[in-house]
Amino acid sequence: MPELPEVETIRTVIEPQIQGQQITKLAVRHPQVIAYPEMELFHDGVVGQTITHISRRGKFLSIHFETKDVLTLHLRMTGCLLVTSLDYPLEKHTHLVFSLGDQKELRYIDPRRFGRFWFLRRNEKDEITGIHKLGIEPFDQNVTVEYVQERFIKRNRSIKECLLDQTVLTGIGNIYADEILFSTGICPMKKSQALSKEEWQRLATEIPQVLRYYIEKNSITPEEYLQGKGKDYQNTPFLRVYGHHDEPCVICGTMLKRVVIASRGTVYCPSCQKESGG
DNA sequence: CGGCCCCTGACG
DNA sequence: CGTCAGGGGCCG
Repeated sequence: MPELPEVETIRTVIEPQIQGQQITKLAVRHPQVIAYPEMELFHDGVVGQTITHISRRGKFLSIHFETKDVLTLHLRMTGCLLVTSLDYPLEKHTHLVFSLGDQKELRYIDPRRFGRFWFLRRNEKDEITGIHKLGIEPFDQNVTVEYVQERFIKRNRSIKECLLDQTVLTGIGNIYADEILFSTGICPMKKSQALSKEEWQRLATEIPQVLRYYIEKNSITPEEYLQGKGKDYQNTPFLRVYGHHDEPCVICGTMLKRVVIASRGTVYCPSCQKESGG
């Protein structure tokens, strides 16, 4: 489920709770979430490691160890991380349990089991997680009108599809693609080559701003996070189009419309986001 | 590119 | 019961 803002929240909440902790034990309850068949390599690689920090790249998280070895993960649709006490009831679909030195556990829960974990040694070149294929972060200084225009324009591709391309900008998923397009007043079906210079400029400006706004709206305490079992996102009430089809547009009151683009549900305002506009 | 796959749960 | 879901990889 999570896109960049939610993954950033998870990083912010989890990091201080596991920083400096040693992984004393690992229970693999469902090996499918480990991205390769050599279970022993994963298990033995992780156990005994001491955590220094967590970093985020797009929708990936990396748990770094003192040895400089790294545990990288992607939550995909339904993955979530929880730090719990030992006696906290085991959630259904808990696949990995990392025992930490301070009588706590880091748990990975994922009903659909689409999420994946990789363990990489410090000198191992990462060519397996997919991080090497990612484009730049939306907050990168290089997100300029020139960059987005040059890299996003693909013949016969709608701008909505372009925004979902992780090899150009990383971290935008279906929700925030719709929110960004609403903020810029661009119709999601509009072909990338038909966008005006002004529209590209609005995209370059709005992409980091919209994502930052939803990261802020998502701030949560560790207690609240655990209460929501890592699944409640505080920023959902602030979404303006996603999930609001057949409701009036907050700007103009026109009924928001739902269409399917590249087999992804897409919500937009037919009045604020006209295909002919620019 | 589209289409299919990986899965479970929520909802109509 | 069928359909859909905020993800991405792979295959032809």
